[in-house]
Parts: sequence; C-alpha cells; structure tokens
Amino acid sequence: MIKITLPDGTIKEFESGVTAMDVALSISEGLARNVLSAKVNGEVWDANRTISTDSTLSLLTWNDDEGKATMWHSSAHLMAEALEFCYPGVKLAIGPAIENGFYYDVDFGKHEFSEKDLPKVEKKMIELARMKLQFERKEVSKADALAYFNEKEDPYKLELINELEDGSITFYTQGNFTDLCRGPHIPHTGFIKAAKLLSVAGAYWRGDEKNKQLTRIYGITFPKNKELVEYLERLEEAKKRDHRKLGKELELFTFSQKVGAGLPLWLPKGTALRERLVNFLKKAQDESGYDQVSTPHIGHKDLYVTSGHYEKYGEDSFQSIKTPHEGEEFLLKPMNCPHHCEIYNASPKSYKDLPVRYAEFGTVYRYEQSGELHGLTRVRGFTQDDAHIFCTPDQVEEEFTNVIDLIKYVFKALDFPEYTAQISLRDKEKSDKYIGSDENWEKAEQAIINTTKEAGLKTVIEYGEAAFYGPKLDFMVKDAIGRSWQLGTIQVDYTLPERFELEYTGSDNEKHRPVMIHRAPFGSLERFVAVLIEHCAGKFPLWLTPTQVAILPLSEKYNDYCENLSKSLKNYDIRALVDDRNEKIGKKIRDTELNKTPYMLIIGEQEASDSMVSVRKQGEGDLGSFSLENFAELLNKEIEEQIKH
RNA sequence: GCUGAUGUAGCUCAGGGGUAGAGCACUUGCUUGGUAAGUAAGAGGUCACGGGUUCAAUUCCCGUCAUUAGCUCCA
Repeated sequence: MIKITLPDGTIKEFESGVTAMDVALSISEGLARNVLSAKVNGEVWDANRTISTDSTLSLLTWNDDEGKATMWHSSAHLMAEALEFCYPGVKLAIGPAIENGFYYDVDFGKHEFSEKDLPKVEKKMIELARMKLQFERKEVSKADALAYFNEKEDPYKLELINELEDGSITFYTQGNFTDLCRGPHIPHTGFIKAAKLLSVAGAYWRGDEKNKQLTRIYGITFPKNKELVEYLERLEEAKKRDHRKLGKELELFTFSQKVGAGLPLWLPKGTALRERLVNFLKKAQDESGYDQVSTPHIGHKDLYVTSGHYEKYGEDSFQSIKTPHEGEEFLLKPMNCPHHCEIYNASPKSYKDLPVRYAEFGTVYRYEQSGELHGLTRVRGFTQDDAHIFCTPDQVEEEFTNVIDLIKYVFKALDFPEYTAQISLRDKEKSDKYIGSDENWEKAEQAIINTTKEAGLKTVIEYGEAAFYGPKLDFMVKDAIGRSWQLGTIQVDYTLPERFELEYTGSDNEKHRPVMIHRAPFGSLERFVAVLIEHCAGKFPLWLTPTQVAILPLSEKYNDYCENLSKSLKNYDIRALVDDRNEKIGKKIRDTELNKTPYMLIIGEQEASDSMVSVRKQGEGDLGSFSLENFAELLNKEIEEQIKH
C-alpha cells in the first residue's frame, strides 16, 4: 500500500500502481470525468500513469492552467494525426501548448498549405476526437526511437532525438499516430469537444532564420462547445477594440508612407487627448516634487558612448547625423537619461539638494525592424513620460515607494483596476549581458524587492529580464477583456551615475555617488494611448475624451441658442460641440452614439423656452431634463471622482 | 530583417487584358424635425510606386514601398 497526500492535506491509502484517475474515481465520478492530468510530487503526469511510491497528488482539470496545457498539448497531437491523415508524408517538427491553445510546426514538403485548408483538418480532428482514442505512453530506447523516425523520414524528430539521452525518451500514441513526446497527455481524445484552427504562419525550425521555414498552424480546443463560442466572441471583441481601427474612426492619429513607417501623426483630437494625459501627469508630478526639464532631440555621439548605449545598440540604431564641415557625429536621442545626467552635472550638488527629480515628456527615436512595427504599440518615434530621480542610497527605498504610489494613482484615474508588478532581475549566468558591479546589482535588486513587498503589490519575479544597466519593476495591467499589457516601469540604476561621474557632497564633506531611478508611469504616450483605446473600446473616461458633450439642435432654428450653450459649458470647463448639420434628430443621435461622445443635449422648442437641457447619455439613453448648471455640475462631479487621489 | 497575404474614392470593400463600381462620408436642393439612418441630385480615382510582357496593363510577371499575420529583436 502507498500513501497519497491530497491538496487539502488528507492522506489516503491505495495499492501500489494506482493511477490519478483511480484516485479521482474514489472521490467522485463527476470529478473523474473532468480530470485531464495530475500533478504527482510536483510533476505533471498522465492521469492514467501508475504511481508506485508515497506521493502528493493534485488532480488537474480545465480550471488549472496546467490542466489546460495538457489538453492543448494533446490537441496538438490530435491535429498532427489529422494532418497525417489529410496530407500523408508531412514531416512534423514541434507542437507545444501555448498561452491560448497550441501550434504545430509542420513541413508540408511541396504542398502549399493555406488557411483555406484549415476547416478540413478541423473536421478530421473532431472526427478523431469523437473516437475517444487513448493516449498511450511508452518508454523507448534511443535506437528504437531513431529507427522509428528514420522509417518516417522525419529529419526534425531525428534531430530532437539525437539530443536526448537514452533512457529518457518516451513516445505517445493515440489511434494511428505516434509522436516523440515527454507528455503528459489527457486520458483520451474524447475530452476535446470543440476545436478551431485559427491561423497559419511561417516559423523557422528552431526559431533560426537560417533554417528551413516551416508552416506553423495555430489552434485551440475546448472541453465544451460553448467555451469555443465564447472564445471566438472574445476574439471578435478584441478586433472591434483594435486601436488602429478605433484611432482612425475617432480621428486620433494616422500614418503616412511619405513621413515614414512607424512615425505616428497625431490628429487634432488625438493631440488634445495626449495633452490632457500630459497635463494630468505633470500636475501629479508637480505635487510630488518633480522639476520639468527639456532637452533636444539629438545628442553628441560621445554622450551615448559614455552612457554605454552606443556600444550596446549603436549598430541597430538610426545612424549618426554629421555636421557638414567638422564631421562631428550626432545621434537621434534614443533615451532621455544621458541628457538628464548632464543636467545633474551642470551644478555641484549637496546631499541637501537630493533627491532631485527631472521629468520630461521626451520624444525618442529608436530603430525597430520593419516587421516589428505595429500601430501605436511599436513605433520608431515616441514620447516617454520620463523622469530621473537622483538620490542618496538611503533615499532609494522611499523614492521608489513614492513612484509606486504615483503609478497607482495614474492607473486608478485611467480605470485600470487590475495590475501586477513584475520584478525583472538579471540572469546571473549571463553576466556579459549587463554592465555594473555585482555589488551594485545586488543592492538595487534588494531595494526593488523590499519596496514592492511593502507596497503590497501582487508581484512576480522574472530572471533575465532586467535592463542592461539595472533591475526594473514593470507594471502589467489587465485590460477590460482580460489581456495583459506592460505599461509603467521603474528602474534602479547604479551604473549611469558612475559612467557620468555624478557626485554630491555628503554631510561628511566627502564626494559620494548618487543613485538614479528611471521611471515612466505610462511608458510611452503612444503605447499607453493604444492600450487605453483598447481597454475602454474608444469610450474614454469623461475627463479625457475629446468631445464631452454633443449639443444637438432639433432644427436650424435653435443653432444660435445651442452655440450659446456651448460657450456657457466652456465656462464650466466642459468641451462641447454643436451638431448643426441639416439632419433629423434621429440621425444626429445615431452618429453621436457611434462616435462615442459621452453626453448629448437635445435642444428644441421646449428646452429653449424653459431654459433647460434634455440630456442623453451615450449607451444608456434619455436622462431627462436638467438646468445647464445642474448638468455641468453632474459632469464635473463625475470628472472629479475619476481623477481624485 | 525573414516568410506569407494584402494595397482600387476620405472610410469599408466588390471587380477585372480594351469607357472604373457599391455603401457610408462629402457638396447642393427639397424637407424644419422630439431620442440610433428623411429625400433627390452632384462631385470625387495616375486602381501604392517603378520596370517588364502585350496592339492594349488597374488586371499578368519582376522589383520597391507600405500595411498585415507570424518568426527573430526590443535601451
């Protein structure tokens, strides 16, 4: 008999050779129907693999990420089986589960596989799934494994097997399909009730463009058809919210081939929105003791040689601009920090001056590969809401804490209630990727870990994700449809102060080196606006939206009256527009609803004679009659609520 | 940067070796209205750009640029 410890701490005794599925059955049949795999002593196993020693066991279902991964990995095998059936002779490379579904990289040889072929494969998958084919695990010797795939003439699997150690190789078989696989898998294909193949893309074998390009097929499966339908609806929703589409519709920004790829052009409405974001943050920063500074768009090459950026990124940057006669080299500014270091250096500093906080909405230019450009989220010229705090080592934690508070405030005002903090530390194995002393790295990493803990943030630690000059804390926000975006960032830096020989005089009358904190709550205005558009589906918070109120006269007779209303609203700091087109009221309302203006005032004979306004709220409908004063108060209250600390 | 797809009116898209098409938007006329599309007429295009094939190219071929889905990258 062996002892099985369940997650709730209960210990049950079973005969040696019991499976997780048996354990599930002993609890309830309903549970057993949902078990996809199981975690045995911390390792994910097949639910029907035998257990022969005392073990801890937790059963994994669709509700567990690992359960989902098992299901999707098995789905990749199912797709592979379907592909072999539809396209005999295809060569399979790798087929893992990913965050949302799975893919398989396939070599179709001469056949051109396109999206049009997906439904056929999908159909076959469902057909195979219904057969409830068992996944069978088998340990094979390296020689047998090689022989099997030699027979199949699959160079990819052979390459993989050659790198494996004899004795650690397993095959999984379901139906007529056998694959090299570590596992685990779901008990049988019948757990897969719904499948959708989503897209086809090129991918290089082992991600190396020198290798052969394979066809990657992405798909997703679910244990219930309803969940597939919901998933597809979510995809639709994401499409509807795409900031590139909404940005065009709402006239926020555009791009021009003539201006250049990845260089956004902000239209008047978008610019106004940007300005409001900038002013909002400036005000908050002003209250937190920041000083605004302003620096040029180019800087001498030596500046970036000093900072280390040139060495790191020189070749993959826009190339230098030269003066016509002297041949002096300048670079487009890729970062604001070196400039700010020189501002610090402009005058001697005492410990009494610290911390100094230089803030700048600084536009920077970075070369991004053409294939990386994407709407406003990945561009070649963008404006950071940058600031650099220079402080004594003792002040780091407090300053860090203050920055966290500022970022929390920003997220609140922009209605991002859900976010986590990702602590990015260096990968100690790869010290050549980083500059600066071990000791400083250690100090900086500790400071970040301590303050985040104290701030009570939900955190994850990622090794190897640090910037080359220091560790960082990134804020990952969840948007309204559950997607994660990296926005704000705080980075501790002991390196640049050294490179720029920054100093302050301490109370001991000795020279000391300050610590630098880089931080940007939005990250970049471009990216932030993109995320915000997708988060709120173009319905911006009232304080931010381009037009807050649309005034809709019932006929031309009331145009003048409406113009006066608009002016009065301006006195209440409310942005209003009059729709004086020669259209019926129904049309004006429809158009205003569609362009997402939050409030409408409908003005006709009745309103003009009673000096009232008839209010309609976007997406909600008629709110009834208000005096203009009360209406303005209603709006200003809503705004105040949104941006209060 | 690499691979595939795409590029036609301001927008969304149809078309196709020989006068270029729709809906919306726009302009004008009629209509002066009560909470999601009133009506008629009109204007609008070097069919991304450059080469080639052809009697003839917006259509077929090649290249460039851009967009896009991925891959690789990201201070």
